Amino acid sequence: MPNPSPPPHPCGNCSFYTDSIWQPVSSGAMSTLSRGFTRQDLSAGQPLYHQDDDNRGVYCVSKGLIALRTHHMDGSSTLLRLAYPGEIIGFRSFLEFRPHRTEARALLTSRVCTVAQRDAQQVVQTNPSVLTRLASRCITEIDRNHDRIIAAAKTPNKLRLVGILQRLMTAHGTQIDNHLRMHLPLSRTDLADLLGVQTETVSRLLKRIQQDGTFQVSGREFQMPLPPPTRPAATG
Amino acid sequence: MPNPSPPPHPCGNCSFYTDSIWQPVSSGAMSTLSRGFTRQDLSAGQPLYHQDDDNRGVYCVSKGLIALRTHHMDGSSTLLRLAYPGEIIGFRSFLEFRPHRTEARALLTSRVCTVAQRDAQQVVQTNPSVLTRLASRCITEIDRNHDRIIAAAKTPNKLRLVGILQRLMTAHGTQIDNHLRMHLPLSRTDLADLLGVQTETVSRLLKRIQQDGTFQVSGREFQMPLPPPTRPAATG
DNA sequence: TTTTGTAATTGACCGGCGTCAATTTTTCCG
DNA sequence: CGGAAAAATTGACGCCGGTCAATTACAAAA
Repeated sequence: MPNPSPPPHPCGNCSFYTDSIWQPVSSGAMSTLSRGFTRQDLSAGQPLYHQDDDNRGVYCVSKGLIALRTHHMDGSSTLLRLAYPGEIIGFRSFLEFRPHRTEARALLTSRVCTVAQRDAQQVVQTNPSVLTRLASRCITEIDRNHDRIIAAAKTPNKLRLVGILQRLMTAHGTQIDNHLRMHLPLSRTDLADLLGVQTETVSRLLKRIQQDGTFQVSGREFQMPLPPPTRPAATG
Repeated sequence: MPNPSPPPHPCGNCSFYTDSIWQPVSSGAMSTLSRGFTRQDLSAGQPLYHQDDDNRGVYCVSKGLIALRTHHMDGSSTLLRLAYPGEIIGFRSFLEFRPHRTEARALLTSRVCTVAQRDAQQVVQTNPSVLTRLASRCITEIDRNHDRIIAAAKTPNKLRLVGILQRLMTAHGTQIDNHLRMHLPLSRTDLADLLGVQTETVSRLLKRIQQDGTFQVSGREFQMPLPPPTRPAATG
């Protein structure tokens, strides 16, 4: 029989109900989820977990922006992923029963929903469809990494930077007149760790981008002309 | 009940029985697998499937070397993965019911084992442990891509090239005296598509690598000193 | 063998980026 | 406010790699 509207849930506006790996699920698993479910609010800069931490569950970004970063032995680091609202993080260590290979840290005031490891494992083992959807997220991640590898080989750094900024603007910018304005949540170092270049290069790239008229840049304040109302496509 | 030794199987020496995503599996699924199972031998240069082809199953590299490559609109291409014996390919399009995003082509005389799509789907849907192992392969792929992204950002091209060659030598080289010798199955263009550089750069990198004494290079014939089998007394 | 097309190498030139250093701007506390 | 620390920018310089062009090596076909 058709489902009535789902009951209210502590996750608030996260994708737990709408675009979730957990839904639909058996009623027994549903109660397990409700039991193991928590949510937390992070202020900008606050870590969700650290590199080499043991997995504690599966996380879903509900609001804000989470950066996944690996630290290298030489002290440098690489920003491997920006997780936007609706995205799942921590699934690698969850599925493999291994420590996190990255640290997760909020770049904006963020909300994260968690299903504790024990409960998540139970649900996954009793509801194969959840595993299917988790695998689907893995493949999305593979595709994104492939895109990034291709872009690193084929796309000039200036264009790659523009792409990153445009995505951030679209997700977290505020519309003013026919412009998008944003306080960039990433430092120049973050951008450098994302592009695989040095901070000085980021400065020069931003200068050139601004001279091209693509953006107005002032410190961490960014503004870009809003393209004519484009319909956001469902597929990424 | 303890398993007796597994029955013989057309896959020959591939990892179907030893390190396989399919094993262990219910006896009903076992017969499904045997039915949908095929193997094929590819000569160097022969394609296994093409970009945008519909998925026809899950493949396992049994012998040889398979290159996964995406072709770009400008006519260039990127070599996204080298699949060595024991590795699974085609799982992305299989799990997502989508066309292949890469072409798969043998670089050496190779043997590939296939489980046809319909049968593989049936087994996956009735044996969640298979899905778990497929997800594990996905995560391995994610980790490798992360390593590649990090290497592209942090490791000089010369060292990246050395790493690629060493892996190829170890897997497909033949030992002569205390050296490893190999006929490189990749063209300079292939190496360039793997590193994200131009063929001329590959030539210059190889020259420098040879001058360093790391390799002897002559056309596609490579030779490298075999690292001494870990022995405590090193210095004379 | 010779021919012919492809692959590979080499050289010249130049732009982009890493590096080091100096300066300016921003941030954060007192 | 003011002052220190951190972040960001700018300049100078050299190397690496892209690009174009020319040459050489190789491999398949006649």
